[in-house]
Amino acid sequence: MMDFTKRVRGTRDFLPPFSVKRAEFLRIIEDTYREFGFLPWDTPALETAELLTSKGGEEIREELYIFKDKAGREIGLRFDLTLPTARVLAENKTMPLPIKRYMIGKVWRYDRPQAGRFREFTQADVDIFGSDKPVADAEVVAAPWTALKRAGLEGTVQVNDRRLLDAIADYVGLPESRRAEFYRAIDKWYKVGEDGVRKELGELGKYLDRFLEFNNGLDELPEPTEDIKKAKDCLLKLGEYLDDFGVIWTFNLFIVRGLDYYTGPIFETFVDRPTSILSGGRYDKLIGLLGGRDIPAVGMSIGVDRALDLYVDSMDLQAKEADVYVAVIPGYEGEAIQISKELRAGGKSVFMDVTGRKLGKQLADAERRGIRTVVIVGRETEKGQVVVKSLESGEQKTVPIDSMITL
RNA sequence: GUCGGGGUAGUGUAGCCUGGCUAGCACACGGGACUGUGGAUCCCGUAGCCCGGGUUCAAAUCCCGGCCCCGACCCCA
Repeated sequence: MMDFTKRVRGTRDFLPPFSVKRAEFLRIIEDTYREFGFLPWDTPALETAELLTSKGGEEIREELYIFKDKAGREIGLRFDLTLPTARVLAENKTMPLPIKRYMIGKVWRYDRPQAGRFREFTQADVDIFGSDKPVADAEVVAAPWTALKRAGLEGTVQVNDRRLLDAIADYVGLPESRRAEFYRAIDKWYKVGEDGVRKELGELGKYLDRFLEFNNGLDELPEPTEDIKKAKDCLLKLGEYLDDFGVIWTFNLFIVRGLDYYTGPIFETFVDRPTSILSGGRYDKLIGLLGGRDIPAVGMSIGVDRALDLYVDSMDLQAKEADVYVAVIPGYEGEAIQISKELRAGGKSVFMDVTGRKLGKQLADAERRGIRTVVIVGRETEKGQVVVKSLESGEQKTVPIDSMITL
């Protein structure tokens, strides 16, 4: 016997009431992005394996969904929204700059699933193309940060800069060949603390000591070299703008992020757990590497499913299925349709009963769905009236159809 | 890729160590008591031992193998 109820590993079904909250969250994000002047883009879920593997080594294939199509072409599912977008910009060489775009979509990674980590998940990106100014960095942080705040999640953005890391690495003599290893280790600071990082670093710990000389806050950061001073000034400027936007942020020398894209400021956002729900950075070289013009770019991405997985209970999201429940007495279906139509025209979302079950069942159904206002459509319609009942107070009155919208 | 913990109705669980009633309970779901008034109560109903093999008179229970889930590490563009 086949089991047709199996799901693909690491994927999820979204059902009410969770799916209602999820939709609400996505709506808040999208509205906020639009308010900041970002425009919607969409690109295919499928991309060529060539593109997907263009950054990072062969081992990156282990993290991807890649397969051959019927013609033998190697294709795969996108693992983020940045690379496909960069592909579009590399391909369309005359798009008017700057571009502020957002994209909300599913991405896939062949990771081992665990808490806050899935094989199919949703990201909500904003990116600005065509500006290398700190004000662009700040805005691209502010839009998603504000969206999270509106959803009830006030995070702290940890800010760092790749150029600062590299400038300090140059200054303290950290060999190029050991940098990836070193950065990967210090990136875990937030999670495992200094002791954990030191343990992983081993003999590289001596460089950590040198890095710690630069860890006394951004204002007091020493400037022994010109590169360090430049990176610092850039971060100070960025910080000012973040303050102007009202973003809560802090400088953190031990934020690194992935090693393949980023060339400037980098961001991770935490609420009260060591798992980032909003991250990104500046990647000025990517589009050029894909064959386009060199276009400066900076982007951020909300980990939508991760944020919901970790925080849905403390978020400020509506779970109500509709504004009004239309209960229908058998025989009055036509009237109920008309009345539902009017309610919708008045801006209400309407759940109309379609089962013809008895009234008691319909009221219980409304209750269960979290809908607190019921319009009962029955014999009163013959006098142009309906019964409007509040499930909250239990009160009800018979009113003319025209005036029901105000209730 | 490495390591741990688990799989009993839709969900959560009891039973397992110490094999043996018809596998119990709660919630949820459907129907009824109540033929036009919800949340309470009562009654009825649907529905389960992950798969395969072994031991035994007898396996949810013990043994072996497999599959799957959860979590941690690695990695996370």
